[in-house]
Amino acid sequence: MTEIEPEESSTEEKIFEAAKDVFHRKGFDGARMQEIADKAKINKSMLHYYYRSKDKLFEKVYQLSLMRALPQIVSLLNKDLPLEEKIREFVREYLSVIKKNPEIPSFIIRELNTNPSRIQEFFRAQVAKRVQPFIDQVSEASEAGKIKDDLPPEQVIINIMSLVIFPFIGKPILQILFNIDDSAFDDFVDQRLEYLPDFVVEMTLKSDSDL
Amino acid sequence: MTEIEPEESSTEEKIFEAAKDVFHRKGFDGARMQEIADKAKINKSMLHYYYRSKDKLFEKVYQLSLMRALPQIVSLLNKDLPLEEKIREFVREYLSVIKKNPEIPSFIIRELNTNPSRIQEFFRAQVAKRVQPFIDQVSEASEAGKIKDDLPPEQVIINIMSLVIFPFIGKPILQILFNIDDSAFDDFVDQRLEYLPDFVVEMTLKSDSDL
DNA sequence: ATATTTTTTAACCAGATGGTTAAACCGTGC
DNA sequence: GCACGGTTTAACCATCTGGTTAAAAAATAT
Repeated sequence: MTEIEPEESSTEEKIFEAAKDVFHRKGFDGARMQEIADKAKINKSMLHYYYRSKDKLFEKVYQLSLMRALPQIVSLLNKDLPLEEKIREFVREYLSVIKKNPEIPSFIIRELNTNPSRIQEFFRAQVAKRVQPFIDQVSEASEAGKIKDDLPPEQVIINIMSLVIFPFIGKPILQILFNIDDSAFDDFVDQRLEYLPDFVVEMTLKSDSDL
Repeated sequence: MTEIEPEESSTEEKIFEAAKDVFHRKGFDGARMQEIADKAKINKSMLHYYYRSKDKLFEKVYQLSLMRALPQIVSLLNKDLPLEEKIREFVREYLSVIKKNPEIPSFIIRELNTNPSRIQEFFRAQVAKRVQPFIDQVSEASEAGKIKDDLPPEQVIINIMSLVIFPFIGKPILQILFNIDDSAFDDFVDQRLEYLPDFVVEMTLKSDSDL
């Protein structure tokens, strides 16, 4: 077997990149194998040669989308940091990572809502257990009375996720309501990167004056 | 013309209800005309008899989904109320309305992300202009220095929308992370209904001590 | 009762879609 | 040169999909 893949992307890679793009934009149901083939400039048969079926190809894309986005973020949640720092870092990290792949949140959530069975299990196995330490830490803080309004962990965590994730999902709404183009949206995200980490901490944890 | 429709729903209504259900769950691309027909227990030809095409049927469903959900909420945004009250009422109203139709946010956002062209225009025409007064009011408050951290209006409004809308979109994630079933999710929403209105106001506007 | 209009059914259709196959192509080692 | 492995192509296939049609059945009017 002769290996050594040089710079130029192989057919397999071209397919994968095209598939990623199409699946991200159209979702599983809306994606067409022919469109992926066209975009990769290869014969449709190659799709099945390298990835046996649409499902299999989708699975690869989905896994990598999750894996490319989440490890950095999630590894952070397992570190031994005080909650306040962890929240701040999480917000910062999430925004930074997703800024480079802004389609990922819509993609993941669309599929999770539209066709849960195909991906639920993978999500459960790969994400859920890694987030658990963070949930535990919030639970402790909650029991110790350190959370604003004494909210339970689910509420705290959903609030954080909402502020961090939603803007990417709601981008089209944002663009309609405020007449902003893609580059203005980037500025919008940069702005969030500046204020949101502290903002979320302040919103979540009791301040000194509350004690 | 003899009218008086009794309890039993007409074919047209049965189709519409079935279509609503299927489109909400699967999205436009994932929905099948045959599935809608089966669910409505009528012949597939009836779909085309009453609504000429899949697109037309979808449009009706989409319009009604938006219209059923939004008028109450949006009319509130045009009232002559102090910003603080308006935010409080908006949060309350949104949660109450969507609680009864929890699939609507995912549905609207999925289509807005997946196939913008089909609905963007309608959304722009029906929603954007009605929200404008609220945006203006926030802008004024922002200029008057009444907004926490002196955030610009886009940031303020997206933050509010995030906290209100995201939990419904992220329901599957929530269910995986916290192992909760549908009824526990309802409790979760009820809990939000209790604390979120005040919470959002406090997060958005400067408190007396900040002045 | 009969004519007319509306609603429903079943059979059908053209095009799209995911997938298969068999042959051609190409690089490498002999 | 030739054989051999992996790679690529074009033609093809079965099924699904949205949509049509013509005739039957029901309802309505005369």
